[in-house]
Amino acid sequence: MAEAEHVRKSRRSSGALTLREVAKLAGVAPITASRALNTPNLVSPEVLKRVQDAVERTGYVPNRIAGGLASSRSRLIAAVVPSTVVSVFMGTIESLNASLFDAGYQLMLGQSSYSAQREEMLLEAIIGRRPDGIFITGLMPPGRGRTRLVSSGIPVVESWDLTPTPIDMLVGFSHAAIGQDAAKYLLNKGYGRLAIVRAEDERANRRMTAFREEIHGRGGGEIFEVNVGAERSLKRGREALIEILQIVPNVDAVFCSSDLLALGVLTEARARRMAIPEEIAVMGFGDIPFVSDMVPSLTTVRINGEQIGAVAAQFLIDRAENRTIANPIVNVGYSIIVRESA
Amino acid sequence: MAEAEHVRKSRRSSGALTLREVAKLAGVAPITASRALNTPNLVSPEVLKRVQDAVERTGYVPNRIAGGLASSRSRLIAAVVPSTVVSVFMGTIESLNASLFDAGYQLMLGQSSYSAQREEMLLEAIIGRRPDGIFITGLMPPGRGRTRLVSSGIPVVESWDLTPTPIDMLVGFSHAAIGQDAAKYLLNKGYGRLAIVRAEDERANRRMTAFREEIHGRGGGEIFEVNVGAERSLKRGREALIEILQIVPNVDAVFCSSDLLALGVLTEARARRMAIPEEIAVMGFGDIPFVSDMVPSLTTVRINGEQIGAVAAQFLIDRAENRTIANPIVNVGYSIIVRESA
DNA sequence: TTGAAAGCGCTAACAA
DNA sequence: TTGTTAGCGCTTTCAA
Repeated sequence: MAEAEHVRKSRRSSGALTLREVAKLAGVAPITASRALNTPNLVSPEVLKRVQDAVERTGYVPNRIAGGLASSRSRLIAAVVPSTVVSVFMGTIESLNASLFDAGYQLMLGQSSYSAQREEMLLEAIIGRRPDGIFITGLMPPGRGRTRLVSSGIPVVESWDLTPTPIDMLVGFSHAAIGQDAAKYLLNKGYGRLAIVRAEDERANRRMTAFREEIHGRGGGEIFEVNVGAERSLKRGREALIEILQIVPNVDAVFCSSDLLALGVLTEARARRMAIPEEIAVMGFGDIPFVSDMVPSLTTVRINGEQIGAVAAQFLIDRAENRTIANPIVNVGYSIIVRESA
Repeated sequence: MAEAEHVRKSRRSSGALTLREVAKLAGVAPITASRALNTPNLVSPEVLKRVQDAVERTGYVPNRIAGGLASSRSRLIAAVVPSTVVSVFMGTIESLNASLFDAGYQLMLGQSSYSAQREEMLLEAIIGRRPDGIFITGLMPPGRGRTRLVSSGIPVVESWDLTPTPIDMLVGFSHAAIGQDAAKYLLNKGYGRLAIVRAEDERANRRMTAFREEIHGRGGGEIFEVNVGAERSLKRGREALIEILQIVPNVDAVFCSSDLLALGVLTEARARRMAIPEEIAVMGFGDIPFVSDMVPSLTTVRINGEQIGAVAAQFLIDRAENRTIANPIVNVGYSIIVRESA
């Protein structure tokens, strides 16, 4: 007892107020103060009040790092997003973050990169924090990273895609179905001289392959394709249309792998005074917020990104709190939004 | 010794591999293994190799939560961003995150909200994690929150604005100067019947006030203003122009508080077949990536958001590592990007 | 260069 | 309902 008095403030202390001091002020043991803060219904009203008063007076904020270590629950969720500034994923991340925050979790952001070495470092950094869950935009490709993730035992939600063999949980939709439906839609509208403008991207790949197959299955003709690589910019969309018109001057519809590319095609078509959608129709993907109000408005495929974030958050929270999830694979679907451009 | 053997795996253990086990494999004490990982130059080459081999064989990933608690350095940086999906701040956050990651720090994302109560909770959540630094997009208004932040002693970078009295560090630019320069630019170009379209936002406020003052100081006429509230959408920009034309049919230039609003004005003007910039000029703010390639391209104000993120990261890292910062207030400036719309 | 001891601030487990 | 004890997995401190 006297010993404890002597130690007081060791040289190692961070200096911030601790639960121990708050408990002393309230005249209870540290664990009781802990209960008052975390499970108030396990504590008598008087004690609860004394602890709350002490917290109020001192401005004490519990150290969640220490709590996390003691309970082996960090209340941290990591999200891995591709590094692209104006991204279709932002809505998902915002909604994920909002849902997590409401449940007392914090979001850690990791940007996936194209270098395998940095990818490895990112995974190390994430696993090192012992998050209670990991959200991945996209699917985790087979390889070292995936193996590590699996063996870490951390709950994982993959997203924005579908596969019969996810690492763990999955919230997504079928890119092949989108490609098929887009093909059907354009054929039904009477378009026949088709072109594709796409970025180099695994998911865009699948949409476009399904698009082609559907067209060919229905006796459609050749489809000219421009691959813009990694740069999904409006500018590249404009350039792509120029390229298309050189090869297929009478093209009548263009299916694009992103709204920004579609906007580029649309911009170039307008600059050339082509009638839209009579002379040329354009279809995008993503339904970014403002394409509905442009002239002409863009026909596109809408994904409910907020829903993906919300469902993923619920999955991760349920798993963190040891609840079982009836069906850990959810298909949120998509919708073709018909507007003026096609 | 025998005792230690008996304990082995307590019921509390998280089950993951620990430094202790890796050290045992390498035949050294835990602290030596720790040194091999953190300060390899303080360890003999042979020992270093033995530890590295053990890590390699086992796939050990150090628990940074435990490390953070022991060293009172979390290597976590918190960023507070306003919750708006397509935001001009994304470039800043990406660059902040990239710089932090390269230096071994992780970014925690917090969305600021308009409810004071949630704002309070966000601050609790952040301080509870004991981050080594906090990045705030914007300035922290005076009040309880600001006081808590100051008394937490955590290094803070405010951003995207200027003030003589930041909490701590600051990386931003002058909104008043932008308003002034925009006014000068439009007057010099010969425009005289001006209108403003703006969101309800403290910083937009300052730009617009300075804009007005500059115009009036130079003998300019009345300026009609449409305040769109919180909704910075293209659609609201279109509606704003309709409103303006009803009151000021001969308006010849519109200064907007964001590119998306400007795009809306532009869209509506084109829909009405108004000549741009002869009949009506439009100026935005933000230079979001694709406005350079639209027809007409948008004249706007460009902020180097990536630079803000990079400088802020350096500030926070320097402070976390106890380096002094010569000048903790940086003005990154801005540039007026002249394009076709004005 | 290496190690033993003693925490960091909190909570699980058990006891009263 | 409250408290005691013993960690969580790491790093600081001090000694060898």
